[in-house]
Amino acid sequence: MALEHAILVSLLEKPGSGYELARRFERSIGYFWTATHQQIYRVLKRMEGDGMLAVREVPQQGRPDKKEYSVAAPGRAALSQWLHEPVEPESLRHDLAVKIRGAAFDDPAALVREVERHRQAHADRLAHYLAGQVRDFTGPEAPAPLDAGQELQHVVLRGGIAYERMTIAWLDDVLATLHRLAERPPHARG
Amino acid sequence: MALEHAILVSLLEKPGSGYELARRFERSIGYFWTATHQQIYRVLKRMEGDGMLAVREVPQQGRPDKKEYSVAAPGRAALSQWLHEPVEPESLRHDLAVKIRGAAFDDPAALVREVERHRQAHADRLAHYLAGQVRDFTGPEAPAPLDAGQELQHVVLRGGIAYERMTIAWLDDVLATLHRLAERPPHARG
DNA sequence: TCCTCCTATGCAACGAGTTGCATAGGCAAG
DNA sequence: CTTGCCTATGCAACTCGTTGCATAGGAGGA
Repeated sequence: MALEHAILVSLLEKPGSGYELARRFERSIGYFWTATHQQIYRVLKRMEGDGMLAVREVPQQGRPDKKEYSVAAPGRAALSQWLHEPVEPESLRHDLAVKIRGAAFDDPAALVREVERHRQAHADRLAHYLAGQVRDFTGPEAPAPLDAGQELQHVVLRGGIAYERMTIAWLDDVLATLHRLAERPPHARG
Repeated sequence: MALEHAILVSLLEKPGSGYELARRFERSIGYFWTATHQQIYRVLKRMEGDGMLAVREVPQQGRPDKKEYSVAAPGRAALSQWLHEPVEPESLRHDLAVKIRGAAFDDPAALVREVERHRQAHADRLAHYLAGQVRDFTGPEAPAPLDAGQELQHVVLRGGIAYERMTIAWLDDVLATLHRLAERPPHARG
């Protein structure tokens, strides 16, 4: 399971509380692995019990105290072992593709709005990634030269950017197809 | 949950047994939604109990009898309703990206083989999709003109093709980055 | 003959992921 | 002063997904 490993990587990059991890999983790490706070708290507790993580109670002012987690030696070893094992190339899980095929048994034109909504969401994500790229890697505020960790974070971000661009282009293809089908004379429809 | 809906779409395209569905989920529908036979049998049973599907025992010769499922009226209504509801744009779940970021705390060069393996898997899938595209949609054996259902299947397949091409290009980027890091003098490493 | 693979269906156990809810102090807007 | 949002942690119930195993007849090769 990769949630444990994603947490190890994130805590090696910077120790933090369950709450902070949950926020990182809404951006950064979350670009390619999502998790809710409930899931994170549960796994943190288990990993602490397994000795993979160390905890430190941090009192705070004006806000609740937090438990700051960091990676212990066994956690680092577990991550290292996983890095040296092969993982399966993952498959897509794409609701929208199911809907598109399902539209053949319903009204294809009714999908246009839904597809446009998805296109907008992906365009927003792309803009967000591009801003992050300038801020952290290519802009004047970015460190230069980048260290190995930053180079690796950058190449992952480039993957996210490529994914969003590809998806937007495909959704345009989908929209063009839906419009073409809508303009067909009824006798030519499936 | 989209497995139910993927099953409805697949059974509308063509009725079949749990076993046949499982095979379709290894290709076709499975390009963008995966499921094992255990999962499929369990969901088929539940959907039958809910009245979404009709079953017919089909005796066979030289092989075990099968239960052929087809979509009943309530199933069709449930699919239609889902098609008219918005779904969330999905997020990626990418083990390999977690590994790449984790490599900063291990040996980046050790990842090269793993990335090459993934590249090969994606190249194989791409070749498979392209062959299917020629066979079913663009080649001399393909029906012409395509009906609406086939047009929609084709645009979904084009999405799969675009995804694999993008992924291969990104993995080449990853490999180039890993090689660049390996050639750095040690003092410049993170 | 034995071994393996293919069709075909299924149970049991577990781990992963989602949804809803609860607590509790501080802060800011109306 | 109440309403709602932010930080911070967590439980409970449920569904989804994976893994291992079981059954059983037929086909084909060593």
